[in-house]
Amino acid sequence: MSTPAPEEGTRRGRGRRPADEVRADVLHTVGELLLAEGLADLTFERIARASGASKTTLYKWWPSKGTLALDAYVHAVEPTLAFPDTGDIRADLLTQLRAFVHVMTETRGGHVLTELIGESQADADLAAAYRKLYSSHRRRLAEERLQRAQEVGQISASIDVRVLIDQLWGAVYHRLLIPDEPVTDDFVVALVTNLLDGIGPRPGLTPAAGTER
Amino acid sequence: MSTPAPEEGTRRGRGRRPADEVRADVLHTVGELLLAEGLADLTFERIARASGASKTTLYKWWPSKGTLALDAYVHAVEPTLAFPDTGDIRADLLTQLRAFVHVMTETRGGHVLTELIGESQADADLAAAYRKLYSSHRRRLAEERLQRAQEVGQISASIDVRVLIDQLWGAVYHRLLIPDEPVTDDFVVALVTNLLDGIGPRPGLTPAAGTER
Amino acid sequence: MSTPAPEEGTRRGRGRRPADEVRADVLHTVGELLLAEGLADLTFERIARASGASKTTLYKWWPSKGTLALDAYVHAVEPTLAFPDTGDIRADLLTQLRAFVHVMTETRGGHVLTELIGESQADADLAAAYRKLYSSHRRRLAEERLQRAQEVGQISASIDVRVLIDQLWGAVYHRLLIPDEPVTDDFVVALVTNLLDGIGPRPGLTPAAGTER
Amino acid sequence: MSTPAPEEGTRRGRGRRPADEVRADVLHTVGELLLAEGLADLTFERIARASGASKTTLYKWWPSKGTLALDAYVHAVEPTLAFPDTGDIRADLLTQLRAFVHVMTETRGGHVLTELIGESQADADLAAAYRKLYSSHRRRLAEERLQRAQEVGQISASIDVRVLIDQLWGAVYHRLLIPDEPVTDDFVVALVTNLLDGIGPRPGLTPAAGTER
DNA sequence: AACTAATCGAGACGGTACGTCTCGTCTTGGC
DNA sequence: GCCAAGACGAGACGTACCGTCTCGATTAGTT
Repeated sequence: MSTPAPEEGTRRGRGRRPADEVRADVLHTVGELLLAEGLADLTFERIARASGASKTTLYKWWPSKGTLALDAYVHAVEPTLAFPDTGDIRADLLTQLRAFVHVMTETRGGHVLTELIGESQADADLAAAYRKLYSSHRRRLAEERLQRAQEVGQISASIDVRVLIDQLWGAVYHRLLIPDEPVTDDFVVALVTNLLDGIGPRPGLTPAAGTER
Repeated sequence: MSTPAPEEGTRRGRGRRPADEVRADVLHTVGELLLAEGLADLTFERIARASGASKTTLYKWWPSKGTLALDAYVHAVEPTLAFPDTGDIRADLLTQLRAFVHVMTETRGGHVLTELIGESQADADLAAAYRKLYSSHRRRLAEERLQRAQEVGQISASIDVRVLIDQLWGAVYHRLLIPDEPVTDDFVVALVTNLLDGIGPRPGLTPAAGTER
Repeated sequence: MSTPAPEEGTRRGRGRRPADEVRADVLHTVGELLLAEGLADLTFERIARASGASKTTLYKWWPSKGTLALDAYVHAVEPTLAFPDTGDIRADLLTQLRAFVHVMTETRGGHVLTELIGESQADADLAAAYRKLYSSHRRRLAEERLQRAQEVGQISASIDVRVLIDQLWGAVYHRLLIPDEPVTDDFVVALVTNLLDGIGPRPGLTPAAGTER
Repeated sequence: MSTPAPEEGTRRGRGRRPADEVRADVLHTVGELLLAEGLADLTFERIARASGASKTTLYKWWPSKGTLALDAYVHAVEPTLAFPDTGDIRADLLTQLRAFVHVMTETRGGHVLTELIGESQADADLAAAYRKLYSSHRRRLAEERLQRAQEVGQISASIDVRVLIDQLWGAVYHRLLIPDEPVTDDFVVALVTNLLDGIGPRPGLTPAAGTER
């Protein structure tokens, strides 16, 4: 009989619980709070109350509410956006950008993500974690796809493909974070067209002109 | 004889002061606090102590610390970036973007601005004020310059020039807000080149070769 | 109509309340908590919850829970023990000591007082307040009565009456604070008798002996 | 060789140690902490860190920090005050009281003792342990000496000598615990004189005079 | 000599209180 | 009337300690 007899009741007591169990509880709770109320109303105090974990434990693992929220977002909320490769870079960029825009504008996770970016402006820990856990990974996926397009000649060899990421996804983030203009499908199409074709007057279409350079 | 002599020091007492004087004191104080410590450590409480205004007065004029900070930023900090028009859109975009990047990366005001954008993700009042006082104005200036370029044929007529703003300045904001990659001069040059020339293989320049390499 | 219409409910809001009203609420609440549960279980947190005052307010006025408890004890609990003067110092001491012992052993205030003395061993603020608000006052009353007895020849002129206070009330406190022996009426009687008559062999009763000096 | 070489340092590891060794370490550590910082800043947490024992072990042997502190005080700090017997009770009381006062006012152990008495007002375990380990023992020593004085006629047979202990040592504790008045040598002398000789007018010495002055 | 059972250290856990800070509301008392 | 000064209720902050517990490592008694 290695099991100690639990004399009276199933009272859990205050002692230690397995760390993984606690972590899972916390991340699940924070995920729900984030989707329900956003990052602004999230506090360590409420997380502790709602998750059953103590503040001590929360502070032990996460340096700020932002890093905790990011952790919960990545583990519980984030839909992993696949990056297609059909061989046609124009079509694949459109597909991926449309999927990204859909998540950011039609799901509650989109607002959480912009709040995390906002919070990271004042929280260096969060900024570092965000880059490590999220953005650099996404950036690398895009970079790899663009490099393959470059290798097969769909993108000029002289181009630094990393800049394209800022001119495509970065442009979308710009309209999400500073919403002077809406994020429409026309906008997404224009992003890709402008870059692939250029915005100068069509060379060959106006043979006599040749304004540039 | 029981009245304490008020002659020592500039101790102001509690009576009413002209509204404009108070406003000016507050905005000046907040401007200094912003540059010295950023938006994160700014509070109504500290502003009241440092400026001599009472919290009552602050709440009467500004709904949140973000809107107050923005007000101070616009009135006291922001260097107004002129938008050049030499007739050459490529050169003018480079000039403007370089000036913008300089302010954002080399002055302390740059960090304040990204903090304001961050704060606005959780403060609807600030988001609205930011668009009204700052971004829509800047956007219109750029839009007008781009439209003039379009009218003289430097930009194809089929282009929605508002999208270009997101692909130029928006791309810079992207690297400022999510600093996976640095904001270099090469980056700025690439932004303009990519858009004006397009990133696809150069059509017509190498008729026999086809795709590069 | 100077009265603002209280639109919905009688919700008090969060604004300022008159200081005296708050103080009275707090002292009343602490008085009840003290008598019900003693000083050990008293915390600022519970006082704030029970009294409706905020912790900020409590810390503004009282440096520690001990000083607050003492304040409440003096204002709300302490029965002022009169000091009789019938002309007979032996009888008056007995009367006063018996009243004192009654309060300390038969009422709940007695335990509060010993807890306050205990707490004051580790709280210099409380120790100072205790002397200022309580013990030095009580001491002076006793001292005055004893001096009058000295002036009418009931106590020898060579005696420092302040020492007597320690040998009477101090002896009682000793049995209250370190309860090896009970505080009985016989004990009280013996305190007075021992001092007034001395404990040496009775001079005059054994004319031939004269052991001492 | 996966076993780490244990030769460097005296790093103990986590295995079981002899109980007596652990107890001695703990009591030694607590004794030092007590003298250095007093009882107020003593916690189980710090004792565990400083002594190398785990909290589990501490809680197994001592129910509260007070009882542990008392244990350490008695075993490590307390100078055993001898009780002299020269045959002259007046001289012996003075000797013992002076030695006692010296320890209480001139050594750091004095403050520890008053803190222990203070703590015992809110800790029944400590109060019981204090009586058992310390005060009742000291009381018995004094009682025995006083009884011998009574047997040889230096103290009247009708006196309950236990009361004298409260009127001598208790009076000193009173001034230590509630320091309205200082504990001077005059005070100590007066304690003994007042009791042995009484404080009333000297009977038989000035038969014609009556009351003084 | 190997095995078992106890007991140790280390320290995470759920709680609770600490003392401080800021929020947004409200009262008081000059001006 | 409007203002400063700042007290107020509310509640989050990050830390410390409480007393309970899990986990391995080590050792003392049994086999």
